[in-house]
Amino acid sequence: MKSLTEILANALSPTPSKAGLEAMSAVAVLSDVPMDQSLFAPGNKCENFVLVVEGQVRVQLSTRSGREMILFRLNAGESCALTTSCLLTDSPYYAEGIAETELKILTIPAAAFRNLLNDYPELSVRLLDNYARRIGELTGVIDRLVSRDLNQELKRFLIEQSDDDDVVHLSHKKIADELGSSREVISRKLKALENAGQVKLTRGQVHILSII
Amino acid sequence: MKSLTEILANALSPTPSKAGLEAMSAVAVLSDVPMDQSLFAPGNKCENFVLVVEGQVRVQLSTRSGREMILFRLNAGESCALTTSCLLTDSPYYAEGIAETELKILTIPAAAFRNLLNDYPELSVRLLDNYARRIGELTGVIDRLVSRDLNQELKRFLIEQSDDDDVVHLSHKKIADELGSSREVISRKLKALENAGQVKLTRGQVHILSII
DNA sequence: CTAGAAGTGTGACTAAGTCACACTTCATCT
DNA sequence: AGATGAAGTGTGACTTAGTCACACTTCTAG
Repeated sequence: MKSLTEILANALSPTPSKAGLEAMSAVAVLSDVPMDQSLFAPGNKCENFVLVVEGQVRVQLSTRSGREMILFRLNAGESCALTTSCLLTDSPYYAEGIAETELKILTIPAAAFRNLLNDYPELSVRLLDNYARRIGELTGVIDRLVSRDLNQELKRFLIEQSDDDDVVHLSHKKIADELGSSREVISRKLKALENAGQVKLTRGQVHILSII
Repeated sequence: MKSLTEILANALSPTPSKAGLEAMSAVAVLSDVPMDQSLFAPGNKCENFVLVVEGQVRVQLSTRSGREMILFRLNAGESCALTTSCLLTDSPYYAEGIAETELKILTIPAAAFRNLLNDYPELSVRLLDNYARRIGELTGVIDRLVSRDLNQELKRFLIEQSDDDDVVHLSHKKIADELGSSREVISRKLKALENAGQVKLTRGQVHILSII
């Protein structure tokens, strides 16, 4: 079993100073999270800095009507930009974070984290890099939303998600969530593709038949 | 006239180390930008870190059909998160930055900026704070886009923008841009409000008559 | 006083989201 | 095997927003 310091050194490259690393691991707590558990929800106060050590987290918004909009995903070694944002601006979460797999996460209490950043500014370089990527992703989401061609997006998504046998193993609802659309709309579009002979639909599966 | 170091110290609080400040001002260039000039456009490579010293910058996306979506605005003392993002991930701009007023800006060549961050990590703390805010703003934009109630947004916007005489001095097109909608849609909604007796429309102005 | 630019009005159409409800498939419990 | 509830799917009817096309109006500069 790796020590906290080792895990941190691994996750935070370029590696910060030894002193910073040790100060960090002194206040960090490693814990397990079961799949599908919510890590944070809109309105929650942000109590901890979170770093994903193992697994994947999905960060999403939802509308009253049950539509979901996925903002981005966090993978091993990544911290949640939203968490850091809420921490630093002291505002509540406005999105939801859900464990897509079992997780190992590392948490640092908000106050301790603020002190760390103060005392060891080099820690922020790594966060900055992470932010840079998220900003790009969020802008991409906005771009897709404002000039939406759902047919194109759907086709691209199906191809991207299809396995070696050209089958996509996702329910219409899941597909709708990934594209930020609604189940009915996706059902209709898929049905139209089926009628055009381009896909074959079975429960929980979309079989791609021809170039779509 | 203030020196570069003073301007920087002023813009970057909490102030970084003296050494960092001096290294920064050694490579920084101060320049003027006329109103309405584009600072960067989609596809451009990011050549410089940019800090707004005076004035305001509007950062927006546009669709083929001429619709605009404003992402956020930069004010004096703020650096452009998009610029830093593009710089750090070495990707082209995907949005446009436009001077909404005359500007004084401070630029640092990309390579020099990367070196600075490396050598003086404490500089990144201030950027981090800026990022944190942008992330919040971008998420807000997405939130508004996915659960859009344009009537509500329009009314809120009109009230917010009205002067002491309850008049909004903006063309329908400008209003549409602020709300990420299209001119025709806004024209129609305004006309509906006028028919309901809630506003009075004249060229370039919306006069709010009653509680809307 | 006139041409062009900027602003506005409106009909016709399309894409997407919402609401309501029926039907089908699957897992599992007894 | 049969019952039952949950998850997944199909579809009509409707609403909102965006797009396209084009006419009309107001303003401004020469």
